[in-house]
Amino acid sequence: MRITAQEEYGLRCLIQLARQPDGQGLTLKQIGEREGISTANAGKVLWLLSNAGIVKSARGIKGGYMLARPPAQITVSEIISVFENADLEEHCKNFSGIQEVCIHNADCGIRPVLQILNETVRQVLSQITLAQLVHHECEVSQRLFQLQRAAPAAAMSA
Amino acid sequence: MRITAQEEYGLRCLIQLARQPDGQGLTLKQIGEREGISTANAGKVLWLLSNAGIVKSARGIKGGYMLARPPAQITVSEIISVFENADLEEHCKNFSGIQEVCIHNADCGIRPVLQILNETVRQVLSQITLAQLVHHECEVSQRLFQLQRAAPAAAMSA
DNA sequence: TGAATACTTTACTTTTTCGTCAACAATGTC
DNA sequence: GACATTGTTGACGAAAAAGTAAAGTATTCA
Repeated sequence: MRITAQEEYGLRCLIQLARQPDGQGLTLKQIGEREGISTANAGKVLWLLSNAGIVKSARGIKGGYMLARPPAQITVSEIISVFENADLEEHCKNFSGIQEVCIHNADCGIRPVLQILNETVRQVLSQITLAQLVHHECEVSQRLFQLQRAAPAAAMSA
Repeated sequence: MRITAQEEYGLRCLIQLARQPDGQGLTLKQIGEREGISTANAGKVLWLLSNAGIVKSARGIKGGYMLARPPAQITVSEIISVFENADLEEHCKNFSGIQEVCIHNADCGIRPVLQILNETVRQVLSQITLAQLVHHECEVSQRLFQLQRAAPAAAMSA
């Protein structure tokens, strides 16, 4: 169970944008510098986020990237899902081993586990917005703990 | 956010072992056949599980693998952790971009998110044992849903 | 209108992960 | 004790992910 590089960098770039004063954006170069990644790589990540409608871009000399919505309206769940292949069928196509299709295609004891896992993760991350992540670590930590305690993840109730 | 190949295959191989009658094991060849993966690959996975003390192995002509404990005493959480690098510091070492160390090493808004995520996932998966996964998919699904509803993941209470 | 800036898009290179192979070591059987 | 069987281990090759490069397109400003 791991976070991919794109997910990590995507989240970080968005936090940078969320820290900007209202109406001000950042260029790829600036984002790259602030996150310690190359401009090219930042470009790739932001392009995906742009396609997903999470950021909007402007070309030209006054161009750059801005959040498409206020940070409080962008959830971490939404961000992560931009980069992932959340489809369960897709999962079963991989992991087919040396067979053409997964040997458990018809009846799989693991699929329910993955379902619960996906639901749980989605549920937890959908409660966390970008706005909550722009502060210092200790503060973010405190707030998230509170959030988590107030609304425990009853993932499967949906 | 993804499950790695080793985690998937590890889980599947263990379910096969859990389905065996008490006291009977399976050889690598048998496990590979039943899971549609190569013997070599099964060998690698089972070796890791053996190191972790989840299965025990026997060489020679009567050899093979067996669960080291009853299936009801082996949690999915424990299995997954065999294959993953659950350390948060390790996470920060990767994702350092073009820098030597991550630019947010001292103060990172993402770390709390990962903490909560890890805790939650661990908590959910620690409630699921191998014994619950040996049945048919629909049955497994039903039981896990019940479990989840009965004990929602109040992950951060620990 | 032309030059500078900055995003866009595709192709390529590098790195990491995954899977395989082959030689080795241990166990049981005849 | 020789042989067949089975797990162990490390090295290698293939596949996927990550990151880079470069050519292209849109925008602004002089």
